[in-house]
Amino acid sequence: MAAVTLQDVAQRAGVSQATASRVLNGSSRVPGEDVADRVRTAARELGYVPNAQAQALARASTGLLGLVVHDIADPYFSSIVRGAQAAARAAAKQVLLASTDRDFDIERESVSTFIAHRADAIVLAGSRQSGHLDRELEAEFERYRANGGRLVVIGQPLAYGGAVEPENQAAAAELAEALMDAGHRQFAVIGGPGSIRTAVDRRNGFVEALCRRGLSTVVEVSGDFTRDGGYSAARRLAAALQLEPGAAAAPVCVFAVTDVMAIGAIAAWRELGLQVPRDVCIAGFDDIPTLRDHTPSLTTVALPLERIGARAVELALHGAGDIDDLRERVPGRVLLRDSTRLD
Amino acid sequence: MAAVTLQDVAQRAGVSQATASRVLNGSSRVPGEDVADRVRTAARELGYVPNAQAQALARASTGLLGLVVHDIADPYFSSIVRGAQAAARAAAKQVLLASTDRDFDIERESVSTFIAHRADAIVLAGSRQSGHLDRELEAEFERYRANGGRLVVIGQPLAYGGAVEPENQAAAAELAEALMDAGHRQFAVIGGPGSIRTAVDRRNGFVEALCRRGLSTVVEVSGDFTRDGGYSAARRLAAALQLEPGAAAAPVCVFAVTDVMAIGAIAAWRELGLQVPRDVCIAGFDDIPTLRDHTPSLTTVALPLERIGARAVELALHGAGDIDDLRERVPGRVLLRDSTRLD
DNA sequence: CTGAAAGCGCTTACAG
DNA sequence: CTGAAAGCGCTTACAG
Repeated sequence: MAAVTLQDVAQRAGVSQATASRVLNGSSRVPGEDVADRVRTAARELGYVPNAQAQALARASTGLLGLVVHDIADPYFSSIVRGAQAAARAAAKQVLLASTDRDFDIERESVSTFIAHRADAIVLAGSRQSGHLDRELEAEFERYRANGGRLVVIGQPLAYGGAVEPENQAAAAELAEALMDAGHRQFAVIGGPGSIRTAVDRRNGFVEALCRRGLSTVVEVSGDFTRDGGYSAARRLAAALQLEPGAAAAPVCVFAVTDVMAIGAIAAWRELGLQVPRDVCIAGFDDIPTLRDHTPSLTTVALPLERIGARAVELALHGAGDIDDLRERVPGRVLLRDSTRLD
Repeated sequence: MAAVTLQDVAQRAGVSQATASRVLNGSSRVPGEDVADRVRTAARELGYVPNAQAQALARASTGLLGLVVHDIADPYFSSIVRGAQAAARAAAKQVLLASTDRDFDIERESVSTFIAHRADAIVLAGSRQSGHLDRELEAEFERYRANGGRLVVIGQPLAYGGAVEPENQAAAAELAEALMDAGHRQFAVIGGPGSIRTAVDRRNGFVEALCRRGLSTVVEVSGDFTRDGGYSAARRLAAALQLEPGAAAAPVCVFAVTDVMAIGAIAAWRELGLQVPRDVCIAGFDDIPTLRDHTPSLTTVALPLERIGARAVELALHGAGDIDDLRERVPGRVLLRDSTRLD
């Protein structure tokens, strides 16, 4: 990668390397217009491209932003990344992306690499067990932070670093309220893995809201945080409730903790001949764009995913201030639609 | 970012910097076990993390892979990125991601930055006008390549660089064949922007296959490469064909060049009271995961998106050989489903 | 096997 | 305003 160097440019322009550096980058010490012109011309003619690695080494900052997500192909995360990417561009930062497949080793490894690359900030999207990182990761972050690195989490806050928190619990509670207001009285839940905080929060918010009005769930099942997880959980649920086509007087209303799981559930029920919302109702969470045209339209909670991603990056980059104090809560918005319609 | 340095480690271990460097990285010159142990211990105790920037400067390579996509929130691209990410990890490379919103200036800017960061390779996903980059981009790539940078495009090949080509045209033709075999005789097309090669190829492949059997499209409309583009195009199509609920003896079969557009089209028709496949049939392209449970199930062409992303990275990283010769074609697979069912 | 030293390509006090 | 020089943190021939 033997490219044109600053030295080459300086030589051709007949100035020192220092001068060339000053005109080519926004230094406060501005050389005379004539000299500057010569340098710019030389740079253009030679096709000079500054070596960001060398700049990073000489300066304090790399202009890199590390972004860790569980699964980039999951629309939840890709929306977050889209927002993060836009905010990074606005701040002239480059995004280093890691998609971990929810593997903790890969996650740790990715973070290490980001630190090795001296990313100016790291954004961690996707919640983990009870807000705790494992020891090694924690130790790395400790040093990272000591060296001026900034950390922002999307989800529940860690012991240090900023956080953008979707109000999963509160929003799930609102959803429950809305459903009860709509006349529902029988509820069930399709939850996610107990190790995923987001899943737990949503489930808890929903169930507690029911409790407050003296109701409780008829049954709860859970599965992976995926379409297939929703599918298999829904089969178990159907068996547990002995759901049958056309049999229900008042359909049970099921809350699946993500839209993607809800879609899997509907698919499972369809195979059993069950219709939504006639035989069973369902609500999801996330308001995934590609699912907005689903039939029946899915009752869900909209989270401003792109804005969440963008805010996380802004907090991470917003130079001044103690980052540990940067906590932002983002509310969800309940969308009542056909999948929970009572005739 | 004043972190622990190699020098610190060397000092603590009582060896030279060179020795420390050799034990901490897989050098061929392996120091004695005792010395090595001392160094490793010192590194661990100090929490040493190598500075990738400095390493990149000293070595020839940065370990960075630049990946450019049109829109990371589009499931088409996020699937590609997932595959690319996995392949990059397998090769111990870090992914630098840019999502350009289909803006050519942003794209050019992103590529420049990747080059500035001395990415070892760049993968460009998402086709552009007639296989030509604009002059500036082209000139940059020229130099990039001259300096040992490797370029791989997903889509139609450029004048240089490797390419992974989804066989859009051939697959669209197969789709047309399959639909004709299924008994369809009346066809229409919802195309994409004329500037997007992928859209054009799919449209052409489909229409030419019809021609070969003496058929032609009743009407063609086009729109943006998005859900809304499909939606509005579908409204125009409905007007042009004077589609009415329950009126059609044999429904027209519409080919939308992407699944996402097809979904928008179905939504538009639904609002007009038109049912799929009773009043109008539709087929898409891409086999987007979140749409697999759509009702009615969508006839489409499956493209192994993750594999495409992974292969692009593999070609880009596969050190030896002239990269310009690396061309790989990836076939699609036709999936006939309910949305084109004839009763 | 180990070390002293040059070099990777920039930036930035420090002088002039 | 401009330049010589040190320094950012590593790697790697070149000697020993």
